[in-house]
Amino acid sequence: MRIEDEIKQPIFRNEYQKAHINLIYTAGWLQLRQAAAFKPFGLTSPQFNILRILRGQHPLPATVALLIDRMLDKTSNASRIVDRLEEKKLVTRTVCPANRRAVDIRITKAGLDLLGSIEETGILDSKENAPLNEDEMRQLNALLDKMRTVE
Amino acid sequence: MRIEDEIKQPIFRNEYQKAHINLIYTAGWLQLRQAAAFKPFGLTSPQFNILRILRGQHPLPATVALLIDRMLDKTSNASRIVDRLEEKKLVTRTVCPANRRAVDIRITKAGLDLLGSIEETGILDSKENAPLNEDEMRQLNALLDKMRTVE
DNA sequence: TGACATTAAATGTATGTACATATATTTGCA
DNA sequence: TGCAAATATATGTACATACATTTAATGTCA
Repeated sequence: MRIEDEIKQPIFRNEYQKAHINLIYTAGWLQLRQAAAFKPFGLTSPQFNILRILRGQHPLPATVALLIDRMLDKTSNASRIVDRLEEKKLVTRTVCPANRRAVDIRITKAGLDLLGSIEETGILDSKENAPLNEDEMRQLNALLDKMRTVE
Repeated sequence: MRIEDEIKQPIFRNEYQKAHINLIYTAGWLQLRQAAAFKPFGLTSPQFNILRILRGQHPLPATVALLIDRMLDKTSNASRIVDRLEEKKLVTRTVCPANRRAVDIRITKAGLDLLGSIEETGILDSKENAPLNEDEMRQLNALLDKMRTVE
């Protein structure tokens, strides 16, 4: 469905405004789908992302600073997302011995198992039912990258 | 900057995954820019959006249901955003006489003036400094619309 | 008419985001 | 050495989101 119909606004000031709204709308749509996919596993999207970063480091630990660096939204609050994962015993937090200001965060066996079972479901392999083909996806990536080249 | 470099992840599983992350990242980037633009006026993005919808209805009132229908994120909580606008005297809330379950929400003179002064600054006319030309924006809109045609 | 479903909005709770501030540790340098 | 600046994380507050539940008013139909 075209964005005009999705939000019931037949006229936009210009194509830029339309693209802007379309982008935010489509990202929200994607995030809702993603959140729904993780929900049966008791995870939110940010929690899933942090778990994935931690698995990438495994068996080495990550610090909060590393998580922030790797996260999509740099300014979000990694500390509190780690709180939730710790409560669920999916990660551990220990003071870093080399630098006692820092905290070593590690994914647990339970965390690794959870990631594994989420991926087994194939939820993340959306490639199959994606309506865009390889070339269109490349175009989209190029347009999005170019869009951010302001300032 | 390419998304690979923005989030320091050199390799993606496939173009679909890359487009997915690129979309959410770019939407977040846009939202940050937008939020920063509204901040000097004491508004958040959702508050601005609701004010704009109310101006579109003016001088007729809108109900909460109408706001939800027009908002980008259907599931967000319009009631509480209207609370904030009411505290700032930018809107009024009165029980709808024809249906006492519903609430008539109207933008005030102060609300209209605020929208006016925001638009005077030219903040919203990003067309000038947009790196995408008319045709590229049309391509982007088409790709985004097509992306959502799953299920 | 009167019980029950439906509708419209508000409220409760958990989570996340944005931004400012606090706390603890380490570093650098006078 | 000692003290200020820098660093790493945590905490506080306001706002928004996601989803379930509540409250009040209206519709429906036996």
